[in-house]
Amino acid sequence: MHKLHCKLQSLIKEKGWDDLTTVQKETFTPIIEGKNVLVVAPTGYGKTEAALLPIFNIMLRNETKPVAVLYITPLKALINDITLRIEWWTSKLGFSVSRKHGEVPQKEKSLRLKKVPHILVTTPEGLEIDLDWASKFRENYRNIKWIIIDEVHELVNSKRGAQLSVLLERLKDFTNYDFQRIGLSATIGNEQKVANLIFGSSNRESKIVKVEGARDFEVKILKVKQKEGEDLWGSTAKLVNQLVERPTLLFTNSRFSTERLYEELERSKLKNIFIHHSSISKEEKIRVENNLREGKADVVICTRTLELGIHVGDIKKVIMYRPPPTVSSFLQRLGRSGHTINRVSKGEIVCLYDYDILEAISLYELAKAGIVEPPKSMPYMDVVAREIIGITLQYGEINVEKLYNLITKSSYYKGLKFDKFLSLVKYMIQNGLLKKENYKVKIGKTFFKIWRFDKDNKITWMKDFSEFFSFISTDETFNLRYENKTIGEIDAVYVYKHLRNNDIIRISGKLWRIVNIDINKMQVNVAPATSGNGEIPIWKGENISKSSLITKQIEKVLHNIDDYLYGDDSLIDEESKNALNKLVEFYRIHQLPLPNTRTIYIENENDEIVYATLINEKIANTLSHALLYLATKKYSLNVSARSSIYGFSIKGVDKDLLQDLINLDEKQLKSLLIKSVKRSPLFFATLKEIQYSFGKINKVSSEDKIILEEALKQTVNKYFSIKGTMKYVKMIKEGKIRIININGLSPLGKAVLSHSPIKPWISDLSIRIYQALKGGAYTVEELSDMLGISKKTLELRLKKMRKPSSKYRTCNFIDVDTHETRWVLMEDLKEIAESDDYYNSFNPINLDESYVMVMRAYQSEGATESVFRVKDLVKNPEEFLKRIPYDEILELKLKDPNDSLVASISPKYYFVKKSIARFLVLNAISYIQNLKFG
DNA sequence: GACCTGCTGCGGGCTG
Repeated sequence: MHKLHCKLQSLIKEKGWDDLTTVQKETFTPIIEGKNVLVVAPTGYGKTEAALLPIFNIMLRNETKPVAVLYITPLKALINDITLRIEWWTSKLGFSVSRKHGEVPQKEKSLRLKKVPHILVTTPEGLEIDLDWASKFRENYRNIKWIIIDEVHELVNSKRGAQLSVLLERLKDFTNYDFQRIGLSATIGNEQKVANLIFGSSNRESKIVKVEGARDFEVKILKVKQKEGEDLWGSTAKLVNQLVERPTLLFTNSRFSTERLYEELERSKLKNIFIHHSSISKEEKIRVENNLREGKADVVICTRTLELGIHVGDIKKVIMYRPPPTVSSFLQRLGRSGHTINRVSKGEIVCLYDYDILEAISLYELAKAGIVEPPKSMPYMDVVAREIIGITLQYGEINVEKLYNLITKSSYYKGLKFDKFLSLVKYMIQNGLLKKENYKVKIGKTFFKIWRFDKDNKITWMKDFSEFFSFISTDETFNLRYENKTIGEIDAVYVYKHLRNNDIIRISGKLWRIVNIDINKMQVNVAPATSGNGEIPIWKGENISKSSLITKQIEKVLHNIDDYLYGDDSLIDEESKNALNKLVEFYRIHQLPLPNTRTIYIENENDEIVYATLINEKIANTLSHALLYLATKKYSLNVSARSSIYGFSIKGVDKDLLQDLINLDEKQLKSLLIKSVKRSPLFFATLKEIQYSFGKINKVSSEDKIILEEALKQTVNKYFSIKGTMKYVKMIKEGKIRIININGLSPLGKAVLSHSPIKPWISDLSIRIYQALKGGAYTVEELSDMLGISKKTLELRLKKMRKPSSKYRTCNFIDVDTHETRWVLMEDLKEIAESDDYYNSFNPINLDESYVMVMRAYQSEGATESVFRVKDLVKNPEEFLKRIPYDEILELKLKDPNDSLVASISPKYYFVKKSIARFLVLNAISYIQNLKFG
């Protein structure tokens, strides 16, 4: 080992450290030797110092010009934390450090120009700003010798990771120096891939330093026992109460559970309980963190916010309320306790349902075996587009080959073809985001249209200039409006997935009925409702997806279930054993194989067909969307579907639609899967998120191929699996996956039903009109307002929808009170006509009159006239029907041989179906009589 | 009952 500089040795003594940690020792030499190093170890193993000590060692022996070290970390809170930690060293070594993020006061930020720091701590976005925009400070970057990337596992899977990788290549080109790259990561699968992603085009030798430590932990899995007269929350709180050893971190998977558990625990004898999640104010979060560090907290109930980064002091125990969604998250949460290296992490998983126990055991086994989710990278094209802009901002003008060379140095974009890159640049020029001048590109006008410096009078699509530097999209929300007042906000994806007209929701204790959803104005109009079980739309539409490792592991756990039930290890408690015993018993009694990935159970419950099996969540999601697509296309719009790692389901059709999927050939299947993804709100949301990066301001049309293709790729990558689903269906076809019909509901089927259903979201105009009209009668003006579509377009479409060939047929009547034409769905006309709302429009005043009904047949030459008494029409509808010889009437109107006025004022109805003709005739009479006598 | 993350630089001119 290289010798530690004497100054560092004495500082280590001053710190009170006996020795360096294993990570610090193992990292020292490779860094001194100039290698790129990826350090993999749990939080709290001293990774920051592991990277910095050897760098200080070199800095002390050589003259170093600032900025020598760039320290990148994904969180502002971490920047603050780490800057203080580094300052302890630098102040004593004669170096300086400064930090830069959005909340650092302007005064502090501007200091770095006067006194350039040796070490700069910032975010990927901070580096983006400096390279693109900070023309003066940027010059100091030319001296950079080391880059440390902290929390690499957090970055690599996202657009931020792709962005950073391009930034590093830009920096390398700018400095003209192959600086040393050091990555610090929590436990992650496939370290080599992670290393490749961050080392990029560097020619240095590289080394991965991995410290196992994560495997020394104690885990106990417990199931909540629900006591009589107590709800699950109360029982959970009681159990948690028994488990707490101060200080305890109690992790949950939702902000809602955090609040709910707090409420329950507050009633217990526990004192000093705190809450920590993203909706808690910044000040409060800092207060909680301080209490935790100072040992003043008994329990902190938190979401993932406390999984990442910051130092929280000595934690005695970690309790996870319901299993976390990934092994990586499980390890991170667990690693929050027993920090000081030699102490073992202690954790407990509190389960609510039998499948929670299976997930918990699986997480434990995977973690013990050292199997963790691998990184997942993809070449996001919106990142490329923005980096092109960034580079152009940096240089003012630049030629396309140079741009291409810079970007494809990044490991994320190695495979990007020049053709594709060129068509992207052309498209950006076409949208005015770039302009071409003498074989070079410059910034175009559209850039300043989208990312604005002036903060006032912004149109909704305009963005603040600062947003240009970040790829974290703020969630879109719908305003909830009643009588021109905004009464709340709902996450857009939640609206797309779950809310439809006439649904009842509950906000701040009141019930509201959805009147309509205006996606152009991003408004949900509501009216007070008096009854119904309102759902509470508080959570974000995004769901946390479960690792596919868990699915496969559950299969293994079930295979060896007896070891868990009868073995003597103390992993799971008695209550859990009972629950698992019951689960297993169901299958044994019915002589069915235990749940596995090769058997699908088809089950039935309340008009819902459940396909229960152990399945990759993305495949389940793809299948459920495909079923929704088929169902809405062939049968009904009133359907919903669910998906999870326990299977999928469809409600509202009594056909086995999976069979329809299986019967398709490969090409048909693929095209159907793509169509169903494209119709999902997730695709829609992705489209909206990325379109501005390409300079597209208006609605994306079929000509914007680049955006459409990219949105599809990103949506699939995140939520679906086309290839996986193709393979899955093929396996069913080949009999490699068995299908078994069972009566009733299996435990697995119950698990499927415990996930909330999604409803189809339709962008097709006719279907949207259908959804808007459903249950009501509206004028073209009202509909135009509701849907944000021009009156002319709307009227044309409404007329077209009257025809028998239309799937969702409409018709119109005259509102006798206002003399306006109102449109309704043909299927709703009866109900509307019989309702009190339009009483005057369908109830003639004088029953003693007689009229002649004039009809022309649809699609034939026929025409008929028929005399009738109003009284007969009202009293004897059956008889009246017999007077209509056509199933479909092309034109329907009234006349009176004794009064020519009638023919001239009679409304005319087109494309009338026989079954509803009576109501329209009633409407015509009501209108005529209203004019005559009214 | 469904998570989390980030976000203008520079320098001129004014006030007390």
